[in-house]
Amino acid sequence: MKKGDHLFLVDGSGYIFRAYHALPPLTRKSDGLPIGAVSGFCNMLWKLMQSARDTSVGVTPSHFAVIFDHSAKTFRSELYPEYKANRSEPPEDLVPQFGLIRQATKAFDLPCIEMQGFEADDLIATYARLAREAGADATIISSDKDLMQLVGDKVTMYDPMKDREIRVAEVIEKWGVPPEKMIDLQALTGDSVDNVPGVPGIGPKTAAQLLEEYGDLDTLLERASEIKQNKRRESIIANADKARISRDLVRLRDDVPVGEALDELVLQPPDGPRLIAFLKALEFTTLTRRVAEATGADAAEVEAASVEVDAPARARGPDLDAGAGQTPAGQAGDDKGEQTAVGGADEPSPAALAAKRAEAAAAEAIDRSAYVTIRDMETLRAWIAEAREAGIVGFDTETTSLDPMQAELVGFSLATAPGRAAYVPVGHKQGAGDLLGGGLAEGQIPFDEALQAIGGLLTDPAVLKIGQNIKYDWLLLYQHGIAVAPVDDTMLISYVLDAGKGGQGMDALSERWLGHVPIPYKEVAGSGRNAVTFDMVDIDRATAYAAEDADITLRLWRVLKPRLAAEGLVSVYERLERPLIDVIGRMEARGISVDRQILSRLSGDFSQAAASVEEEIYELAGERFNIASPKQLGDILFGKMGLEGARKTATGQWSTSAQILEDLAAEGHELPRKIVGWRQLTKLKSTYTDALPGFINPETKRVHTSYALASTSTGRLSSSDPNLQNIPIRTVEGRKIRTAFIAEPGRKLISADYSQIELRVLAHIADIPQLRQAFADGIDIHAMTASEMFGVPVEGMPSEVRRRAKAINFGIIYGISAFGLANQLSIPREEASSYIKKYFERFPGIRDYMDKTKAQVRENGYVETIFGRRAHYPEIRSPNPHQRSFNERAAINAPIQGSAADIIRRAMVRMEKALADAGLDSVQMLLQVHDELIFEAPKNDVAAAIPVIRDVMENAAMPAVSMAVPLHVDARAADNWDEAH
DNA sequence: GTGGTCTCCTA
DNA sequence: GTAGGAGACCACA
Repeated sequence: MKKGDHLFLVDGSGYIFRAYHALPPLTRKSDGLPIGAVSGFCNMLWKLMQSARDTSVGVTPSHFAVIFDHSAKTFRSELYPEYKANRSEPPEDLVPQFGLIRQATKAFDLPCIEMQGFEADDLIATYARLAREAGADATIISSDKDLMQLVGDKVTMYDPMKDREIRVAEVIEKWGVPPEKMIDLQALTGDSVDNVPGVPGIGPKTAAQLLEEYGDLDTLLERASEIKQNKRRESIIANADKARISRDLVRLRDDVPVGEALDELVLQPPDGPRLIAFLKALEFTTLTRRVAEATGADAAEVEAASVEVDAPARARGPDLDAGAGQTPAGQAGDDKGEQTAVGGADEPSPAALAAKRAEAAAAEAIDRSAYVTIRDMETLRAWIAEAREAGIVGFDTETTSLDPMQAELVGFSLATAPGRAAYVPVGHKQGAGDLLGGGLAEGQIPFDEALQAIGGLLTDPAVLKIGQNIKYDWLLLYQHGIAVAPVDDTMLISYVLDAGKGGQGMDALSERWLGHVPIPYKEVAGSGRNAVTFDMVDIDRATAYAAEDADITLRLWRVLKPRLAAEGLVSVYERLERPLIDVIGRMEARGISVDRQILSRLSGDFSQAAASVEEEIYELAGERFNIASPKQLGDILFGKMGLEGARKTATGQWSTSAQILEDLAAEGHELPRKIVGWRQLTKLKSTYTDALPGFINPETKRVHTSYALASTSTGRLSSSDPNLQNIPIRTVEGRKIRTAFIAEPGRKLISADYSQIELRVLAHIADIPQLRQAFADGIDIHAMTASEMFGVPVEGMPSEVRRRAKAINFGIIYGISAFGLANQLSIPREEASSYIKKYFERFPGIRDYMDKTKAQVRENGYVETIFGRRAHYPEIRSPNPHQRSFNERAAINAPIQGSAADIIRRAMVRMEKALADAGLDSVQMLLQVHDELIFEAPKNDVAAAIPVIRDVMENAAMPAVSMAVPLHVDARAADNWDEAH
């Protein structure tokens, strides 16, 4: 070996475990032999070897070896008997793959190296050293942190799964120390997997910090007494020996007397037929074809090799495709006896009817083998005709992303009757699971043709499309110019029926109503770092998964839809839920414009400010530490500095909440004040200015949040990815972020928000004369409350008095407790109690409302908004008083918060038509923030739009409910959200 | 990587 | 005292 040569060292043992956990667990040969890890391994080897031929790729191996662990027993066990002693037996379906992977290595004609007494890592270290000394380069194919100590000038690592190189910079980025300090770092942190003890309480971050300060482990241990933090110092002193042993365990030996010389590792061109024989035996068809193409061998000529399996082979039988651990028929049968009561058989007759449907659905087994894959237009047309005939169709799409604004359609599924479902693949890629990806897989209808055909059905007014969270599918198809209608949504139906009784996700609903566990998405497409997009999923597996979803959706609809009528909830669904699907869909599709420059400038400002505060903090603390760690911070404040007024959190940690820190600051302590400032700056930076630009859609250049219609117990929407319902407003610094939300040139943002909507709802529901009067007269409601309670005239009222009344008003809405009010106002509990007592004396209707609500929720298990939406509290009868009180407060709040939520939902449903009727089609509703709607409008339309918007919002409760108090809306327009609000 | 904890942003 | 989502840290596998 000489300069310019390049040695590839594959960490075979590491790869096996990683691939096993990375790849979908059900990858099996047709006879049930588990081969997922072997498959990944072969693909990787092939790809790496191919890079040797493709000289356009920077790195090309001239030498190549695959290294394995020989057995668990190595010299390390003698150093420390517990080393790796906690290792459990490998999973049974992994065991046969160990031998297969060695056989695979040989089939590739690659050296397969292992040695008794040493780990693969030691062999790798040794070969890396030999290569380095020969002037050659080495690349270690692994991402194991244990190998990072070897990284240097001539030695790099390559993570084959993430396709990422790991060099010195990457090690520093990940661990905070250069490769040569990795040994010391690991000596401190230990490794729970391998049973390397390390020093308890020292994690990677702390370890890196210590090594930066003291240089190396020996120095650190010598000077441990200088460490300021009590706990840390004591732990390090007490565990110095463990640290030293750990260092010996993690340090790799690069002097192993290796058998094969470097020159024996020269990479040979693959022996096509031999390799093909092996690949055929394992049924790796794609790779077989690829190897045949590359080597010029004729795969058809080659006979599959006989492959020996050396351990408890076929783990669980071959029928796993039907779903691991799921036996649909048996399950449904077993559960039948217990499930007959589901749906409330003892309720009045319409409900009993619905319950009967539920019972039938649960008893009907789900048989995936009947699902059809539609691969030609003729079949598709037949299914579409069938759906038209039925008038209803369960529908679902499969895509490449959870974000419907970025997702690409991969296929869609239809269900026309329970058990009768089909999947139409249109965008599956060839060579699923392979590292190289080909074009489209064969046997799919061309995308445009399929879309054209299905578009007719999806927009056919005579066919009801039933989806689970169909807003997603609606949005996706909306990008393709298809506005799906009419629709029903099982998630929303369930939400109307059972909000508060558990999730409305399809898996939960299927289990609850059908007694069936659907194929988990993870099992089809993997999860975590090894997740693949759906277009890479094998079409047969995709069919089982996707058709099942459409089937289940249709079955759920048959169970749930009748319950709406039976339980008197049709109008809630029809007026507050169903119409919102496309309204919200359009809002999400529009998105909002966010100015990248403003955010980036703010990010810089925050960063600089935080850095300078950081220095002051270290100065005041007398040491450097991780300010973001509540644990470390608590130790500094209450341990080292011994500040008074410490409180503990639920888990016994020092609390370092802003409340506590501000109390300390008020006593004249400088450090807590600085911490609060630092927290604010870093919060604004990380959560907003740094994160938001990443949500700017590359196509539309706008930010598209996602609204969840069925995620809250009260009827509110929630917003995520990004959450645009919590953009800062309270502080000057925070408000700056709002200036980045802007209108397009020539347009304005209009913000319209309800004033005091929840207190108005309360005044209406509880029928409080003084509150009604005050709202009718447009009086300051908190001042009025204060005046009633404390007898202070509204004129010239001290702001502190008003502040207390305001807190009480909010407390009422939240289901007041003396404890909570005392906390909020920082007053003694007794004082808070007397306020509440006083409040109830002045406003007896409030107490009546609260008592009535508590009785109602206890009796029925749910409460209702003024529009009849229900919020369920199944835990209300909990024997745990904490639980019970919590549920009572939530139940008191729900009708208030929920009615307000219903009102703005009604406004949103009516808004588009009202604007269109006024000739304001180009005024677009963009966002909802609970009591506020944000619009974007051409400058010239603003003046006309505001009265229309106000009118719709202020009259949104009518005619269903005639409010006893007027609703009031403030609206304003400006170039950005800060000024418009 | 996942999940729990703590903290903090909104209405 | 109500309703949410999210980032950082840290222990666990």
